[in-house]
Amino acid sequence: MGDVARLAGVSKKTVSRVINDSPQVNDATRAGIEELIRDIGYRPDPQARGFAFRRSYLVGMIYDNPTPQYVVNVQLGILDGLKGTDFELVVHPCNRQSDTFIEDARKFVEMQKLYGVVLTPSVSEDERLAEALREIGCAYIRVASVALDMERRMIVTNDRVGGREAARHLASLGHSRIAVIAGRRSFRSAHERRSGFEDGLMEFGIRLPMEYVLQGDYTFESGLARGADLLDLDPPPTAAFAANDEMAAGVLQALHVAGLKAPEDLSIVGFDDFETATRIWPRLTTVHTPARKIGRLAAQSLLAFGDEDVPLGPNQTVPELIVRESTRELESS
Amino acid sequence: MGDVARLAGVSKKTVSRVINDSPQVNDATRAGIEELIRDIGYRPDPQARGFAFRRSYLVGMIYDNPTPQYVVNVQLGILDGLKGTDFELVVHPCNRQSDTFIEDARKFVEMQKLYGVVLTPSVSEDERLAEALREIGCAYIRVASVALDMERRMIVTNDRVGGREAARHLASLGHSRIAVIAGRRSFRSAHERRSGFEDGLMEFGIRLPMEYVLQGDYTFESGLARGADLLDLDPPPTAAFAANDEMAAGVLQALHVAGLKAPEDLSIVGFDDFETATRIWPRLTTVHTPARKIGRLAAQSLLAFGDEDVPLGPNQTVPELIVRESTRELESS
DNA sequence: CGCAAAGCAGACACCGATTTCAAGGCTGCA
DNA sequence: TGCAGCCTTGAAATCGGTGTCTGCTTTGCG
Repeated sequence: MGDVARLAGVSKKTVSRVINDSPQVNDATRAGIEELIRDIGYRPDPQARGFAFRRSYLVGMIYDNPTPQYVVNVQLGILDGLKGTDFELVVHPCNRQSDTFIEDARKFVEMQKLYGVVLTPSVSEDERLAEALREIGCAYIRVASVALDMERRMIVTNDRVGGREAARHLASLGHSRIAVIAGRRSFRSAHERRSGFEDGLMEFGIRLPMEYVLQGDYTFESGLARGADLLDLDPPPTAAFAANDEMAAGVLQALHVAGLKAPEDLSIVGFDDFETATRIWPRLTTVHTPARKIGRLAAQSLLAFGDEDVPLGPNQTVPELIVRESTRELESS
Repeated sequence: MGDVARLAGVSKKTVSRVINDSPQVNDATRAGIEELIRDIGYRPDPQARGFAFRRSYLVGMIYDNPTPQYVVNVQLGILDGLKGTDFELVVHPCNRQSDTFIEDARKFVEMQKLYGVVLTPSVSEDERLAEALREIGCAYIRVASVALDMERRMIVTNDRVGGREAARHLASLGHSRIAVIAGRRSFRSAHERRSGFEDGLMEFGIRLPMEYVLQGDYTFESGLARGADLLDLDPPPTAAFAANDEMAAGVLQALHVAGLKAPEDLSIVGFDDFETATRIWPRLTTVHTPARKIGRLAAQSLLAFGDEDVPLGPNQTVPELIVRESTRELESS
């Protein structure tokens, strides 16, 4: 920077002002310096800059256990949103069950003086974490199925809507005996997806008996087990909704093991649209979660978080039903 | 740091020496300062430290297009290897086809003054990138199927061995008409996996006719297409080896579409053992690639790279065959 | 006992930016 | 013309550590 200042015949401070878009600079001076910077190819050192600002040019992503597919896509989305800025992404998987979870996250953020962090489910649902971040003054954006915080701090994914779409789809295909495999109780999304599904059924006047609701935990294994249970129900359901694709894949596998087939013997709808949904057979009808877009919006919100006057950008996403081959019209036998 | 120095009655420099394990410190002084540091809970600021050192406490991971599953696992592995140090991981997906690929990567490393980077296939195979990194003096570890660089800079995954194991498996099940769906030509791993497979067949005196080698590109879609092609071969193969699981899943789906079944109509072996391998039906017999371990070893090698005297740790991994339900003994009909 | 070498600790500059504070130039108004 | 006050700009201190160099002690050995 010294070089630039010397060549421009001004002080380092003035160059600094130009770089930081400080209004206190004469337009002519500014133009000259900007041109010089371009010619010389000068790039301010983010590390030194961060040092002086007492914060870094790093954005963190803190996440717990979601599927790799989701993690990678959100990462890509965040990087999309960061493109063209000097920010880089630091990833930080963690274990929410650990006693030192909050401690660790806090240390991570404080040590690296992160500019901000993106929280995805389920860590995004942790109030203690949000409070700790507020306490240390770190900007954060929470990605969750419903609004849990002030608007500027949220990306809301509206999982409830997705659940409703899934129900409408099955109901409109003529199904009425429909089982649900719910997600992990402690996850907000599990509740939203399920109750959205019930809303949708209600529209068609279908009620969901308690014995048709099986408790899963979002893992493939639980899908496999509950899928097997589901086959023993009497009368047997003609369709099933699994709260995520992992479990839906498990149900599908349970069918295979039992020598049955989807969608002939059972229509299945999943949730998430992870990559595997198109790899399995039949390909899964599912509710698409726009993970990459979510990441991008989160990053953009984070960058805008500093400026009070920047109008709040879009911070909602809506899941979308993708119909494939795992569901079909109920034969009126 | 000033506080610590004052309380200990020494200069900042001495505290700095203690922190950096400089030998020039009296044992008694050191012990006293260390205790004080612990009591006070002082943690040196990595940003300031990095600033003074003219490099950061950040490790980068540069990768191109591998599957999410692989990316996430390598990330986890790197973080395993970094645990307990002050280093954090910055991710940097990129597009190797882009004209500015080298430029971008270089800028990324230089701007952030990365301590080092881990390169996974296929960017690990790019000599221009390696050279650029050497030029700017950034430590790097390349993860690749064969040694492409000096030992300290490599994690070798020995894909050839995996290919051989796959061949041995199929051959020992009695198959001899075996098709191969090769990976993208420009990827070193594609060559290794295929030639390892041929080695294995050779051991059993089986030759691989050219028309049984189909050219894929590692994508699911190519697996689907080549899988369909494969069914038209005359005489039809009784088994197939796909150079990765994505393509193997594609072949499986091609079978489904054609109304055929694995392993009854065709035994299939994949490569990678990505998560989906156990989600599809039949579950895929495949060659497991220890992605997380690879990441850990890479991180450890990177940290050790600085010390010439640290003995070289393990830097090889060996793929392992996992037998599931997509292969079976050839019926001697 | 004396002197050279090694061991240990501190003062100070420095990394590359930013903030603080003050000063110079110009404008506007009396 | 004179003076307050805004716009612009710069010099110096600062962020939290590390490198260099110097100087005082201690140790080793003839």
